Amino acid sequence: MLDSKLLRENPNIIESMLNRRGVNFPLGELISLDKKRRQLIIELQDCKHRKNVLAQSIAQKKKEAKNSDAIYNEINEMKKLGTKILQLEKEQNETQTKYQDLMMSIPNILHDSVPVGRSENENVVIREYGGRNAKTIVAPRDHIDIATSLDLIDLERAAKISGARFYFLKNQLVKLNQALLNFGLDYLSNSGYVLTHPPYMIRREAMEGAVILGDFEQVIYKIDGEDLYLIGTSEHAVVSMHMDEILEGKNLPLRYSCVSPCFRKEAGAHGRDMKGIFRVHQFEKVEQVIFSRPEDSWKEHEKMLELTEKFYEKLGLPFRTILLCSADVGKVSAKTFDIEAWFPGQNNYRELVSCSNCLDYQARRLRTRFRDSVRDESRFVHTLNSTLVATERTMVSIIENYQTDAGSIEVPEILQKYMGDIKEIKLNH
RNA sequence: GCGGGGGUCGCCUAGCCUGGUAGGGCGUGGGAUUGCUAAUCCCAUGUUCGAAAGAGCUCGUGGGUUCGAAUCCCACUCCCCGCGCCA
Repeated sequence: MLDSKLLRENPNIIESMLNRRGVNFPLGELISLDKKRRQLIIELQDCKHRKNVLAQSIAQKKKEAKNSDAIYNEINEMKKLGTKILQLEKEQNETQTKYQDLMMSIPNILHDSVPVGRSENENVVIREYGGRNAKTIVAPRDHIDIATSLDLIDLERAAKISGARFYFLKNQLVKLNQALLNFGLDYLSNSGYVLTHPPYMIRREAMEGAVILGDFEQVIYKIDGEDLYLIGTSEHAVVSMHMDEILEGKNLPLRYSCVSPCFRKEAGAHGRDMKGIFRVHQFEKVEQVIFSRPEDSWKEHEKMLELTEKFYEKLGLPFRTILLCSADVGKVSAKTFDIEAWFPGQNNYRELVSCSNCLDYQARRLRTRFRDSVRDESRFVHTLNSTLVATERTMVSIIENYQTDAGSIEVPEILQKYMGDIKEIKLNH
C-alpha cells in the first residue's frame, strides 16, 4: 500500500508509475473517494464532539443532582444525535471500504533505475556468468529424459494420485534436494542471517499484507472451512511475522533466511512448462527476507543480490542477472533483479531467483514499524526478499548442466560433502 | 474437543464487581539542576482529520443494552494452564 499523502500531494508520481507499468487504474475515482471520505470524517467528528460535550454535561448535572428538565432536553438531543451519527457512519463506512480496496490494489512506486518496457523482452541483462559453460554440450538432453532414465523422478504416479504438476523425487535426487537446502541454509547462516522455518499456513490478514488481493485466486491455495492459506513462499509467512509490531531501530536490519515448501496454483500458466519438475504446485525453497531502515534498503538490495549471485557461482551454474523492466516488475516491488540460469535442455535462460525491494509497501499493509530514536518517531520499515534457492528448479538446471555423455549427472563440487561425498549420480546408485 | 485464566498506549500494569474524560511504572526524546557520571525533577511519547487552532478515534474483533461502555450482555478470535486425543 502506498502512503495516502502521496495520493493527495503528488498524484502525478502515482500516475507516472501507472504509465510506466502500463497498468490501468481508476486514479481519479480514488482521489475523489479520498476527498469524500475526509469530508464525511469531518462531519462525523463534529457530531461526535457535540455528543461528548453533552455526555459530560449530563454526567456533571447528575452528580450535582440538578433539576431534571435540563437533563431531559440534553438526553433528547443525544438520542437524535445518535441516529444522525449512525447514518453518517454507514455512509462513511461504505466510502472507506471502496477507498481501502482501491488503495490496497495500487501497485508500488518504481525506482528510477527501472527501465521502461512493455514486456519481459525489454528486461536488461546486467551481468553474465559462464559457470561450466554448458552451452558447449552437444545434443543436450532435457531434465525429464535424464532424470527418468536414472530413476530419479516418477511423474506418472504423482499425476495418478495428485494430478498434473506434481512429482515424486526418488533416490539420489531426494538427497540432492536436501543437499541444496542444507547448503543454502549454511550459506545464509554463515552470512549472518537468522534461520527460520515458518508456518506453512497463514491467516488471510497476514497473507494480505504480503500479497495483492488479485493474486489470491491465481496463486494461493485456501484451506477449506478455515481462515488459513498455504504459503506460496516462506516470504509470505516471514514478512508478516512482524505484523502490528514496532521494532527497535537499533536491531535493524533484520536478515532472515527461511526454508519451507511453497504451494502455488499456477492458475495463470495453463499449458506452460507442463512437463517435468520445472513448474510445479509444490517445491522447496530457501528464501531471504530483510527488514531494513528506509535509508538502507537500496544498499541491502544490492548486497542481497551479490550474495545470491555468489551462491550460483559456487554451484558452478551458468547464469545471467537481469534487471526487470517496468512491465515485468511485480506489483508489490519497486525494483526486481532476476537471476536466470542457462537450461541446455530448453536451450534458454530461465528464472531461478527473484530479488526485490518492496520499500514500505508491505510494511504499511502489515503495520510493521520501527522506533527511530534519532527522530523520535515510528516509521515503516522497508522489506526486501529474494530467493536463495528454489530447489526443484535448481535441480533441473543442475541435471541439465552437469549431464555427462555417459548419461549420468555429476554432483557440483560444493554439494558433494552434503551427499556423502558422491561425485556422480548414476543409475541404481 | 472439554474446563479454567487471560488480551488495556512501544513494554509491564491499575481500572472491570459498583457504567460518567484510561491512571501509574519502565523505556525513549527534550528540558531543568548538578565539577563529570549517576541520581532527582518537569514536559513529551498511538493514530486519523485539519494550514492551524483544535477535534475525533483507540482498552483483542464484531454486534447489543444505555443519554453515555475498557467496565454490563452476546458472538467470534488469539494466547496461557489443566484434561482428553495425538506424530
